[in-house]
Amino acid sequence: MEGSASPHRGERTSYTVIRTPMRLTNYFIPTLKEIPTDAQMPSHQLMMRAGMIRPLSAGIYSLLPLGYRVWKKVMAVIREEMDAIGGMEFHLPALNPIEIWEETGRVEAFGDTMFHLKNRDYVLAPTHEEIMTSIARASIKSYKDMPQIWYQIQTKFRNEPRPKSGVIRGRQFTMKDAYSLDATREGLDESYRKHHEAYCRIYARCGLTFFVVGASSGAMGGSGSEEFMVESDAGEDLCAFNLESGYAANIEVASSKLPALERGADNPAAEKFATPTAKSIDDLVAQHGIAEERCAKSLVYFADEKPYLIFMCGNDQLNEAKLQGALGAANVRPARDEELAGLTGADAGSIGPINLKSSLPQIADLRIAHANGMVSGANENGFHYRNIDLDRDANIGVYHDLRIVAEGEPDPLGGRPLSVKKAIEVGHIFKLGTKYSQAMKANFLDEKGEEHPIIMGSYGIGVERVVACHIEQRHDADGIVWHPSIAPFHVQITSLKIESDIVRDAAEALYAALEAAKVETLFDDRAGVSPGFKFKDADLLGMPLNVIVGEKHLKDGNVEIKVRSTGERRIVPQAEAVQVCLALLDSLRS
RNA sequence: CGGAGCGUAGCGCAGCCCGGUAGCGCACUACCUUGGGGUGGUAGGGGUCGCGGGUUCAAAUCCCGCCGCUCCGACCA
Repeated sequence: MEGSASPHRGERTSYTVIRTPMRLTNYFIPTLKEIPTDAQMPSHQLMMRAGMIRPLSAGIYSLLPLGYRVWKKVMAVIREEMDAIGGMEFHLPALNPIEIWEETGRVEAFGDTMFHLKNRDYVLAPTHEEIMTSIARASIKSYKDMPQIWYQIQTKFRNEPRPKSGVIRGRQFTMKDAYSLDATREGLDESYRKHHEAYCRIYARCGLTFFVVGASSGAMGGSGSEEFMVESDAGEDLCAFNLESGYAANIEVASSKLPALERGADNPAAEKFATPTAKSIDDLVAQHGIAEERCAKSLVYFADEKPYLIFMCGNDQLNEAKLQGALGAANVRPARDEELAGLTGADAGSIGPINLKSSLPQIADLRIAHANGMVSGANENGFHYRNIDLDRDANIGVYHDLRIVAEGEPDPLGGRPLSVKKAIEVGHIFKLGTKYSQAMKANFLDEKGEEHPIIMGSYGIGVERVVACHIEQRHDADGIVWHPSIAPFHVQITSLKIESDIVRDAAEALYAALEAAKVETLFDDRAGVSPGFKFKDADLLGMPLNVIVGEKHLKDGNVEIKVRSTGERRIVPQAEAVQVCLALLDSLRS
């Protein structure tokens, strides 16, 4: 080029090829031999020990290179499946003006859970319904513009009162959230169905054993919703299900087919009796020989700051989510002790339908619908009434299913016994309807030129929960057992006594061959590290295959391939190692 | 936000009750050794004892306040 004017003056005419060497001598994987005290769950302990994450503050973690590789793989699976149902990926601001959240009333709804900036009226987005809706409002004007599926995979911020379980409940986390926009209810049903199927494929591909339960829509609003759950003792949700009938529901909405009480033919007048030391249902049963189910437990709750008297059967637990739904309230809370006396005339334990100090709207559980012969408090400390006929002596407007179901109760489909298990929510899909489009006036014109709010769905996946649940389900005493789909690397090469030229040459050749075959390989090329140490690290990191290169088998021209999940070991000729790895990985994927 | 516990070297911990030289294991550095399941040895480096105040001749240790982290509970779109 000397002497001629370069057409690319000022630009680089050559560039450096950077080939990241995935060698343990260079790669940053700070493994820990000991379990950090702060980590309780296996997934948390192993992510720390395998050098995937490090804590920065409560519920806030740095992703180290090995961990981030896994995150990116989970996100890649999600992207593929979202794109396959016609989703389009967005990148949205995490920093939001507070005004947009005021449009839907969610500044109040989120309350302290939303992070607010101190020096400007911005909030850190805990989710993105408002932002997506604002984009739709500006641009989706006709039924012809829909359906749309919009999604993003980004960091969300929630001021969790109590972060816990490692990355499972953090203050900052990665979430894929998708929003569907439809012109009709049928369109929403179809968008929802597509997401349901995509989610099943995503979790299956990530190697998770999961189940789907009917769920409450909570403060998100809307009609139908389902959660994708992974069973775990560390789970924060309870699910009731029966594997035979296929019934599965979050405890918040689960129901059972427990029969209602029968009405007795004999129906004498209600009679007051002294119960000086009976403060609970159990006391009444023990001290007065009353059948537990004949007790009408009375509770006072405030729904949107309006008091209600609630009757439950015996020791049945009130399900606050159901109460909220039955009353159509935004918030419910139990009455405080000092409020009880003012409203009823008695303290907790002596409240009932007769002689109430003030008139309260009443609501009762279906199990005691129209029952008679009941015992309940007299609204006077130390006294109860027996022979109460709820139709005659109470003023119950409506009966609703208000109970929390319990293990063993008959399921609502076939009457088979329900199991109740703890589970971690890894995804949640909602038919939002028009809650946000109405509030934000995101309207479109239909074929007739009539204006309607866009019909929306909302669909979330917690990325760190997928990773954590994967480890919860796939680990043993030695470490993680990655499924090839999201393993940070497919193969780890363990070189034993790499100081020996024979081992060094064989391991280097194998590494090059695996890389050439596009097998993601982590090469333990550390010198001066004992065999046991390398084996322990390999098991801890948990790559699906471990190729062991040592003098023992090299004498015969062989290497050893160990399958992490089964412990199976194969001695194969060096020249065949790559092909065997590919075949084994293939079989592990299915 | 209620209850409990913890904060001492990168990690795991002892020392604190009973005030007086800051210690152990692992990790790290150098050398030797070993070489198929966290080798063995020798010699080293590394600490505002979470922060602030108080008591005392003297505080990791006793007292007060604050902060951080973890667990149980409340809460959890």
